[in-house]
Amino acid sequence: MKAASPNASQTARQRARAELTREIKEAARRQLAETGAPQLSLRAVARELGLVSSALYRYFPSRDDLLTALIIDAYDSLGEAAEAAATANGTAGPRGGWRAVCRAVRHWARANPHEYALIYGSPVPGYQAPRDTVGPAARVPLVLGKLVLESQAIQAASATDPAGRAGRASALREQMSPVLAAQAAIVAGAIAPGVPEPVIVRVLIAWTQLFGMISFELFGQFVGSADPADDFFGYAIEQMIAYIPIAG
Amino acid sequence: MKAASPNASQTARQRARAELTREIKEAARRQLAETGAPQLSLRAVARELGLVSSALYRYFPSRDDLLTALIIDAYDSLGEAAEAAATANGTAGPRGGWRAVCRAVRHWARANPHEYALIYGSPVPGYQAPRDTVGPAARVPLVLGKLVLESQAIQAASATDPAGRAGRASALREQMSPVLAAQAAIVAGAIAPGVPEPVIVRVLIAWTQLFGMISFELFGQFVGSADPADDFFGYAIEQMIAYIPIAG
DNA sequence: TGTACATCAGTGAACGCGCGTTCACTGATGTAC
DNA sequence: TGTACATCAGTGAACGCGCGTTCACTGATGTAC
Repeated sequence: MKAASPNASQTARQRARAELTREIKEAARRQLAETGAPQLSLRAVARELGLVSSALYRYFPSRDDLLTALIIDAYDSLGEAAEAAATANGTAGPRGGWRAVCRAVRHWARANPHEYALIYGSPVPGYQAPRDTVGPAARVPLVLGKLVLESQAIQAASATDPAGRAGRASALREQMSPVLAAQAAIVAGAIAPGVPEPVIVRVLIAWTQLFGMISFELFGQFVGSADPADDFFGYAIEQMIAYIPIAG
Repeated sequence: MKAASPNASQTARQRARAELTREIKEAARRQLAETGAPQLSLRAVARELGLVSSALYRYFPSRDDLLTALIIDAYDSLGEAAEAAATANGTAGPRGGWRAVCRAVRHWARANPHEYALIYGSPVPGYQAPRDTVGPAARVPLVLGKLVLESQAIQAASATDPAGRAGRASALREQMSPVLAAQAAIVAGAIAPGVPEPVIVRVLIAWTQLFGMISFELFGQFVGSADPADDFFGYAIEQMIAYIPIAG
């Protein structure tokens, strides 16, 4: 069984490497929670793992690369949570899916406030995000787009007056500037092909609304008003669903 | 004229003090733009002013106090911009006022991105905001509340069916949980007394929407979708006005 | 299967830099008689 | 109006700490014959 699996043969060392890479990121995440991204310290991470600081350079070529890895992980973790929520509520229709996804995003953010701040808070000064973050960052929008597509399919099927609907849609489109319509078309192509631009813009609005609420909640802007935010959040989601609208 | 003005007599020194206090904050703001709040360094500020670092302690007892002053200044500066916009469009009615205020908030944020991040971005790790920030932070909500009050007055005057309106309002209120209704009542008391709770909640939603969009724009989430964001922003504001609604 | 060599993980010392805060001090500005 | 004293701004040295990154090294793990 020598060369049965080249992965397995390299593993003793490689597995240790993968393991330590994971532990470094975990320790870094714990640090995030204590000091925030801008103050994340390689030396402190190494200390926590009982390593000498220079050892980390075998795993990440620089502090920024470690940060990038954390950012990608955060987007992926949030994306997974959203996808899982959509899948779990798959049978309940897009409206239930939308609700579930919004709740899952909020739940993830509250459970991982520092990772949330890392990806949706102020940019880390002096840090430039590489292209690798784009894909993972798009996972939540993709989930929302899929639900809108499902919703549109339902509405099309049950429409009693397709011509009227189309007329209304084009009237709405006329209120949009060409620039906005073009941007919406690009977004549609990426997350929900075939969905009319006005609906796409409403989804963009809902998207900013969703993260706006979560940021306000986590960053303390609701103190003295919608705090605790559970009921406000729930209500706002229902309003969103009615506004876009997402079919049930 | 010896004791004509006690302020003037103390002034030589006091004016110098006020002046330097201002210069310190200005230099600190410049630093913010370069390195961000978490890395704001007293020593660098002192260096820029040609002072020795310990001299700053005559003006601010600690780094956190300087940060607090910057935060309060930022809220005040944004609040002033919003108030000025509302006043300038005072005659054009609440709808024009709402538009103007939203634009002014965005304009201020784009002109002062680091101060915006300071107050609406991730909290500075290890920094606890004192009570003094609450008042200045409430200025934008207060402006919005005033516009809603004006709008409600117009709607009440031109209502053809007050009973129907009241009925619809109470139907909406029934969809709200008691907790949310109570929160809305408190907010109403603070910014728009007498405005029905469902309308207040819509204003809260619009408020989170407004800052959600601005944060996404400044923090780079729109890259690849609504970037540049001018048209999207304008469209979203109109949707907001129609949704609340704000009378013209 | 056993040996010779290459790869790579982790060490420890060092470079060169930064920070917030304290403290005793000098000298100028203001105050009271 | 002039002098004696108190207030306060700014200095410079120091304390005790942190950081990212480089580099020559030891010793263990893996590879090829």
